[in-house]
Amino acid sequence: MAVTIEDVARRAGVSRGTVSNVLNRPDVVSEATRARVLAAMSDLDFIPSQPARMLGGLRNRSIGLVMHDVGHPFFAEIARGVEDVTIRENYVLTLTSTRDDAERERSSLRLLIAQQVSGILLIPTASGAGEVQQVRERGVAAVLLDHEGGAGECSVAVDDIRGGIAATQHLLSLGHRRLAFVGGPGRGRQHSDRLSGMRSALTTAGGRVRPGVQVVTVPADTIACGEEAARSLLADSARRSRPTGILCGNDLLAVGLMRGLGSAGVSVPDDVAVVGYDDIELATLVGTPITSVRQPMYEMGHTAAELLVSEIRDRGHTHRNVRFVPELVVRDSTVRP
Amino acid sequence: MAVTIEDVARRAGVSRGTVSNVLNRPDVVSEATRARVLAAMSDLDFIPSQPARMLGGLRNRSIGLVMHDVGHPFFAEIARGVEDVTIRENYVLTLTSTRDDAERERSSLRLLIAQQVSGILLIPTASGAGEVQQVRERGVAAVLLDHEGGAGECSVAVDDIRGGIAATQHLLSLGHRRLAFVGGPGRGRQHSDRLSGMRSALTTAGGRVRPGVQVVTVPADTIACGEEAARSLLADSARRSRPTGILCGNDLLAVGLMRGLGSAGVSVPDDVAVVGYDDIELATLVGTPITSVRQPMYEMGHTAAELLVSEIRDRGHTHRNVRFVPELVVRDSTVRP
DNA sequence: CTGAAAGCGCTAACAA
DNA sequence: TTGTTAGCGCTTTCAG
Repeated sequence: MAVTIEDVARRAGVSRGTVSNVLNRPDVVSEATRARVLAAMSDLDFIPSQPARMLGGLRNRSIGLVMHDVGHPFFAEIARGVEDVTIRENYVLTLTSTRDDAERERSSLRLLIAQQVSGILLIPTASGAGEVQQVRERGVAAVLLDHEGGAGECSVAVDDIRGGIAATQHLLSLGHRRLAFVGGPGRGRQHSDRLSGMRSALTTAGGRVRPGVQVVTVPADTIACGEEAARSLLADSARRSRPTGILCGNDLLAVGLMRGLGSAGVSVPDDVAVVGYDDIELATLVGTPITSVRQPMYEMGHTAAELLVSEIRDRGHTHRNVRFVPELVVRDSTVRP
Repeated sequence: MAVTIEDVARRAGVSRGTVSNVLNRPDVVSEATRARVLAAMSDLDFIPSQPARMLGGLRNRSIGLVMHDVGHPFFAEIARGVEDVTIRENYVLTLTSTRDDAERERSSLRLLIAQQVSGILLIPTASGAGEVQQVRERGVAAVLLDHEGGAGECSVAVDDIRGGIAATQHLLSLGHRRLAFVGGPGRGRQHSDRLSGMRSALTTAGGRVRPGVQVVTVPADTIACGEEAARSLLADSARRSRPTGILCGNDLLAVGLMRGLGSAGVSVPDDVAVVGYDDIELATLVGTPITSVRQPMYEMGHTAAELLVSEIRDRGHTHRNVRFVPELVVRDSTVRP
């Protein structure tokens, strides 16, 4: 069995209570005995059992992050932002990926609650988001990420409608009149907001703008799906009615789409202009750097984690709904350099 | 306070022990009472406290993964492989990044032990690797990842020397005689093994091969460092003695290096051939797709996690040291298409 | 300032 | 089959 507080107490010639005190209220113990106890601890290489401490009433210094997929650069970057805070604040980070499955989201949340984490950061699945309330009812702090929350909670989000508008205005300003949106259910609310933004930019644009947008639905936010989208786009529409300006729901789709277009002999940006979304590093590295709507991923994770820590720790915490404003970054996929 | 086993027992009109039984040995409880207890649980939305269960002797269904950086594609992909196993086996994954700091590695390990995880996957820092022993001494299962282990332990690694050899032979076969290695301390053992492989390929190559390799040391495995390396490489060597074949310690360095070379007007692969390492997806997506030494990252994570689960669970577990063989993937950065 | 003792929520004998 | 009870390792009163 592992070395317990009892062993330390015996070796230091004190009681369990005293050892516990040097751990939790060092100032209450005399200099001399504290030194003795500390020595005993390090001699025995004592690591106090976290579960036992928690049963004893202490809060767990651990928080959970529930997201779609660590492998996706967008989420990975958010995770980095979160992690830098948890490290600084000495929390343990438990990661769970939902793969955008509501069922998995539920079970992840239960798992984290069972572990008695003191807080949860949740990037809701397309269907989810109502789950947070249940978490809070159990006294576990929670902040929503990449999803706008209500007044009674903290959240960190980005204005996706605005992002959609910015991208669309850019395409319109370049003279494109036949537009398309490539997106999927993968990140439900986000994609539909971006599309809404696109439509709203079109209606307010006035002039002889062709109403409506061709929407290509993809099953996932991946490069492969982007390539697939290119194929269906090229197959569907006659050359004359083919869209010349395309907004993708995220950068991976844009990368795939551009590949697909390229191998079909369609030139970007000469024949078709493509705008991505997120502005992951990859967008700058591909052959034709991609114009994209930048989301401050690292900062989102960082901010959300700080809000969570504050909610966990600060008595007088007031909820905040942080909303970042996305920013269009123009590159070669829409404007020839 | 949260709802406890006591509450469930009262509501179902049974004792705590019975509730515990339906949780842990359902077959021992009668059909009728089990149904009643289950109903009570779901009415109350009971989530058993994991810490309490652990104190009560149960093993924690959680494992820890200690790696350098979630944000790095190489590690992210390993994490995905691990995660798919933990999900399937119903384990919780606690992630910690060391940022290649031995101190952080130590504290991460302590944290995980304190949490009483039942197993740990460790990708050791450059300096570390001796730490695993301490983990095992505390009865926590552990498998080494990306690092060859001894007989008394499980490990999953890739033969980096062989990878270095393969890359070098490729460069030699293309006629390159002035070679360089761009690498850093970031992934210590890995990079030095790759360099060793390079040297060994040179010595065994025979012929009028220029002995030795120019080594450019970089502080980290990043694109920025790769660009920096290009600058120093171009500044250092006179045009005539400049290397024409370069192996990079990883793909990000190669991406950066190629950028740096490109902006200095050096053509890849015409003037210089570049080989990367890892074969992350990005290697295929950049303007000039990169020849790289492929490591099966997802599979490494997957395999390691399965070994760990087996070590945790199977009584008759026998240790295995899995060594993957890397594979050279030739692309445009060494051979013009 | 230190020691003794009562739990925390649950599991696992052991009885009934 | 079910109930009873003794811990698990620690924190936290409360006396001394």
